[in-house]
Amino acid sequence: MGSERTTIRELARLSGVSIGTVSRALNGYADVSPDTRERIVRLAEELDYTPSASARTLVTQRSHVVGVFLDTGEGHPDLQHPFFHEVLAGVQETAGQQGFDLLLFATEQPGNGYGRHNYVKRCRHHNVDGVILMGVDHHDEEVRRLTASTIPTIGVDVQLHGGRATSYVSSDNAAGGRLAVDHLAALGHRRIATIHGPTETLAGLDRLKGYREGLAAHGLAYRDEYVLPGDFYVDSGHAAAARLLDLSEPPTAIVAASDLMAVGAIRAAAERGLSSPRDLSVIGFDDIMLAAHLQPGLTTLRQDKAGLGTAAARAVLALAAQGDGAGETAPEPTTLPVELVVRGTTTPPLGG
Amino acid sequence: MGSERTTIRELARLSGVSIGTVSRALNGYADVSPDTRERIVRLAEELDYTPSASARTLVTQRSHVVGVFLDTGEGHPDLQHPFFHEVLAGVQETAGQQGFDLLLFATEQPGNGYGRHNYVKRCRHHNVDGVILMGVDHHDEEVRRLTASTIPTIGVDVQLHGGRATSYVSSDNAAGGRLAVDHLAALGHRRIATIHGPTETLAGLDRLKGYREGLAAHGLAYRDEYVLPGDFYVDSGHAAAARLLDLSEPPTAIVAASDLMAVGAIRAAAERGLSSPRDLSVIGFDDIMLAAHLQPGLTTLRQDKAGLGTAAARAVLALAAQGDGAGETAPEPTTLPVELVVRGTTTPPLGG
DNA sequence: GCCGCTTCCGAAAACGTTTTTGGAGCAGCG
DNA sequence: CGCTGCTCCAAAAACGTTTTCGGAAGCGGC
Repeated sequence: MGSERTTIRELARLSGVSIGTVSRALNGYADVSPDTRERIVRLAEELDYTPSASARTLVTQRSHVVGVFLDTGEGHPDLQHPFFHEVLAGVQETAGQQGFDLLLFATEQPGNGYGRHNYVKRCRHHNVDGVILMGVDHHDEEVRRLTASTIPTIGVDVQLHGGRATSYVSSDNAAGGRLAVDHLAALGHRRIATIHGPTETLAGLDRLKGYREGLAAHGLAYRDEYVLPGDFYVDSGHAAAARLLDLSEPPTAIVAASDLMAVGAIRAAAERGLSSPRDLSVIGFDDIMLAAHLQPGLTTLRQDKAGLGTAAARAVLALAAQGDGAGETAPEPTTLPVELVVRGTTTPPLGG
Repeated sequence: MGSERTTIRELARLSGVSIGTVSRALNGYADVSPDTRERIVRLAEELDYTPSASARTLVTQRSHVVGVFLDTGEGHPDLQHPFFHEVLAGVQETAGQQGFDLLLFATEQPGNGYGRHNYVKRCRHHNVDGVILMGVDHHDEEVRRLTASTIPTIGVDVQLHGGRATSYVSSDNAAGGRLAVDHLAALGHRRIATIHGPTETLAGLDRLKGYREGLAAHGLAYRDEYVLPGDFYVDSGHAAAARLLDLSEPPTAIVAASDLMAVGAIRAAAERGLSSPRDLSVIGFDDIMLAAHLQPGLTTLRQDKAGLGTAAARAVLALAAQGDGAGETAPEPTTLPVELVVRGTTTPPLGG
């Protein structure tokens, strides 16, 4: 009781015009007289009229909502990684500025009735105008089906290929890898190891590639035992660094593919009585909020996380604006530069 | 072309029954014969039929979506604070298990046409079944209007009062404050300062209250100059600690109302040649992911962040389930226990 | 052979919009 | 005075569902 929604029909009745006229008046169409319009508009805000998104979406087929898939990996909901948060904040801001809200899709939930995350289905169900993918594996069959559809899709650090209405944004990960090695090599390091990310991810792959290129550029040999995988989270960095440090000829520097893994590496060193940067230089990737505040400050490759979010939002909205299928050809991927931020965890090697 | 949506009408045509029957078959109603049902169901998945959420919402008035407002304060989108992320992850998981998705509302955006974040309007517009509020000020007039409405509303660390369909979840913040002082006092500290959170927030207020109670319980005097405000973020902790440390009789221990501020405090100490815990014990609040991995590990009060998210989701869904207005009386708030996690930043005072 | 009860299904209304089509009224023009 | 062309609006279809209501079969019992 009392919560009867004010509908457009009500407005029409009260102002003595047809509902079509009310709609046109409220939506700023030309063919309605100034005073009729004003009367309607005033009445609308008097009654706190709120149009129903469902009804509108139903007829216009546009929802003003962009979907976001943040894959929840086994152990680690990516929703937990600071990187994604900051990207998400960027997405939300720019999408919001254009009047779009974000639908955060729950993934992998038993009860949701979609079966194993069926991206296309869930997008169609909610009629999202576009979708942003983060932290998902682009080899996934489901992802392929999504890109094959006409739904505008943008990956963040997910290399989406094929598909008229798909593209992706990412940092210049390879450059980051090279810069890391450059920096370390310039400091005099020769034994530079890396803890790279999962090679199914763009970030994992390209940063590793950059590392190799950096090594080559400085005439440093690529040593298999210096290249260990991680999953971007702290513990994996810790474990990998432990193995690295226990090598008969341990590295004097580690390039970690994420700040979190860098932190793990530093802790592994500390557990062995080694301190960073004195005994071990460590360089991270991301520049998460806390990186600057650690003791010592973490040297890292800064990604423009908000910028990635903004770029992703812009891209998906642009795609959505030009209408389904109208997209002649897939737009170019966006690559944002990374920046080396030298802080306290990198110095020349001890015997250097 | 080709992207013609398969509708229920199509299904009806192809299987030679009426659309009403298709609907009933798909939704598991009893009065449809087993073989008809099976035929329809098979056809549906053959054609990859996906019901339209808009159409369904329009008629049922339930959206299976819960809204989330994460207020973006001036400088700090709260979407950036790790605490909220982890809560959000919890919300998403439990909501997802019950088949609900999350609508992340953009706030304070010029272009969104809602005016200064009009919570009620935005909820009604999208017909969300309930809404979760995080990081907003419960004195806000808009918040009051929301709680006064029939929309199920749950605050996370936001003390929502009044309203049939509102409640809130939070950690036992006061207990946390007391525990912090207990721990420090037991270690022998007598000069215990605090950097508290904004007093408009539950977390800010109650942790401060706990601090005072703790002081009293140990016969320690409350000294105004030992009580400084912060905003939960690193820089404010840094600034406050700087002032504390420059006092003629500086504290030997600091209770920070967040891990981030604790980190800032430790850095401020370091800048003065003081190291934690030797010269200054620091205790945080939250137990963010990185707290365990700092050097030394941060002593802190652990909040069950995922638990808060789960509780919030459960509460809002329960409210939504019992239907608007049907709620006789506002449900009890949920309070989750906090746990003292002793790590490396707290030791007995130097001269102690 | 009628009655009543099931079981299954069709018809239709309803949800709240947008958008198209057409037409009424009026002014201006020749 | 008859046209043409505006300006403004009403009517109605459409979007894709759910749900209510009622009725057609079929069947057992008397």
